[in-house]
Amino acid sequence: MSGVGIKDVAKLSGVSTATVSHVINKTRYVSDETKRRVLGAIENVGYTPNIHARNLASGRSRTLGLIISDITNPFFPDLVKSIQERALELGYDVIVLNTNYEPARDARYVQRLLELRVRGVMILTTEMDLSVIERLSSREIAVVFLDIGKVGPHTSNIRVNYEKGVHEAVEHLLELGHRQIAFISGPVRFKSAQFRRQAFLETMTSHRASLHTEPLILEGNFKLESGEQVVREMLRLKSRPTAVLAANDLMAVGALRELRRAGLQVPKDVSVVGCDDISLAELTDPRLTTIMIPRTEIGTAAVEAVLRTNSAEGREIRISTQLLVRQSTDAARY
Amino acid sequence: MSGVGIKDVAKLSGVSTATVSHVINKTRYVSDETKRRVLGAIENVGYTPNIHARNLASGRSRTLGLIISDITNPFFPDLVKSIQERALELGYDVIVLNTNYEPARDARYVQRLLELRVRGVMILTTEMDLSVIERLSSREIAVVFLDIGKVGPHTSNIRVNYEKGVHEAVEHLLELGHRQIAFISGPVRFKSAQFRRQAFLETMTSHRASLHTEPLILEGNFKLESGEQVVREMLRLKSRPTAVLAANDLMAVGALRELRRAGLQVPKDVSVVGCDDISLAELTDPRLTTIMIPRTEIGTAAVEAVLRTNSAEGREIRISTQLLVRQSTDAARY
DNA sequence: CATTGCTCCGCGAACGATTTCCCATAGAGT
DNA sequence: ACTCTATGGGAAATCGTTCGCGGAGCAATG
Repeated sequence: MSGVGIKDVAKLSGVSTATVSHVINKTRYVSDETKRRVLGAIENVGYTPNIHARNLASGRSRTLGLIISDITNPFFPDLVKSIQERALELGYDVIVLNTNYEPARDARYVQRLLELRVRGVMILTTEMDLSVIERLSSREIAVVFLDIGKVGPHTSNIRVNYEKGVHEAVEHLLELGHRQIAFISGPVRFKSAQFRRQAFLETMTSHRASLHTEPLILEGNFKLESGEQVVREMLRLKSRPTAVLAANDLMAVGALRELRRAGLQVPKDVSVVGCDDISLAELTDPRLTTIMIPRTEIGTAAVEAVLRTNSAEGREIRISTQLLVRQSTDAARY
Repeated sequence: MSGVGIKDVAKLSGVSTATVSHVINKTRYVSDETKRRVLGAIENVGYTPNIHARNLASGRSRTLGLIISDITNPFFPDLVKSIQERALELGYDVIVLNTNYEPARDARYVQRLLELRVRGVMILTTEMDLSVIERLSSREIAVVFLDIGKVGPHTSNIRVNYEKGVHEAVEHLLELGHRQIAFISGPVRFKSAQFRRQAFLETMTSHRASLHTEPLILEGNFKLESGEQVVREMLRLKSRPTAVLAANDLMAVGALRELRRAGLQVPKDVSVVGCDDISLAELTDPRLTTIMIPRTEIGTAAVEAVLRTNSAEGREIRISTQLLVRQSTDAARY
């Protein structure tokens, strides 16, 4: 198609194709003089290496697969961005695939990635048919998960340490005098929802002494509306919590809205804490106090992990979280 | 690497590799019986075609390039999503590249896409060094732009028809009794900003009769803060506009906040209209009236255009916009 | 002078498909 | 009986690289 290949370069610079290849890839010593000539010829004929031929011949590829559930979910763009950034730095291309929360797509996508002979796959979605993974690791392709937990041959896992952030959040609320804290959980079928809920429960029990009651847990579905709905229920309770900790920012924003709608002021009457630190969290009024999940760091770690996970055993990478105090939390009011 | 190739399939099913290839690609008639055997064998040995070999041999590729400025910009995720969706339906993969507003990256990215022998490239960023495009079209690679306007051999353009939406917005405001409408423009160096501004000016002049004054145009930079800043200036004017039309939603949201901060109520005291219809526009209080740009449609159109733009001359595709009336506009108050 | 060790580079066989010819068989038309 | 056309399928060239082997030239060593 493009017509010009390594052969043309070789001919023009009076060397063999092998030498040209080696100059391009710096894969063995070539005298400066020759190198110059080759580089010149490349420039001259407007040569562009053919990646497909390269991959075919070398058996490797410099492409990574990235499977996420939905780029439209505000959690992902940052993640995708940092992943691409890091991958590009390391000379890799990334193919991004949205499952759109339809597990049925997994199989097709994986097949596709297999055909592309990707070097590794990052699976950053909460639900994934584990049998599909089989196909990858049986072909010795590195896999990195986020919060799924499975670690084994060719598969690593990034484990977000929610405990720290949640702990900080609860402490923060306790210091502000809150004694009744409600937790809005995500659907328990998600690992990440479980982790967050668990972290909350543990922190609460460790503070049992200073608390009035059993921890209150309400279940949402990670969407904004469910935050509203859950808060509506909560407000019907006889003894209302004075603080709400939501498992993600979207639900926290929903809580914010519903509280305002009910005539309550945040943070004067009720304090609200979110989780994720999506950009929306800074745009609310009041600005949302939230547990930040370092997405950029996760992205970088994911790329590095997938490239490091060769034939060896996978490993578990831990990423910490941190409370970001903004304006939606204040002293409890009695 | 993966070990099993077309040869194994051929052997197992007792036919030649040619036939296997033809079965897979449906590229010539094969008897049902043979087809069955081949398909069975493929299943049996767990064969996965090697895309690189395929591309090398056929000279084509089923990959598209997508260059955007920043996936983190709320305008893009929907676009990327619909592009990937459509591309996948048509059997293409997409490589997404963020320029991060650094034009310096363009050259590297284009080189990369060239090496990948992509079938076409969609450039959905506002700034792009046109010389870089040269390299693509000189290699006969289809290019599709968004709002850049250049159409030529191998390059098409998607032109968003801002006029319609802007027209509707202005009419809407006029009907509500507004006679002083301010426009918050984007930086004029962006084509898309120019188009929007132009559309505003034209609509306003066509209504000159019913208006008190010359149209007021303020310049922002498309970011939220600039919306706030510009409104702050605006409020110092002796004769304050009663309505604001912003060139994008982010600035409109900024306007919303600044107005509230100044003690003005939207829409009672001032009406605000945005442009884009990003998801944030539905989360504001009041929900933002805005000019919707059909991003999903643009994505689909982009993919189809880039695939249709072969050796022929490119074409211009027009996409319309539409006013979405929500809660941030109301009758003018005197 | 033979041997060894560098440095520098060419030859040609893969890599795993696609694709262009070409061949065989069978039924139909004359 | 003979040529034609359709139908079904094979052999081998080809795509543009990578890479293992091997080899030539030359200086240093013993």
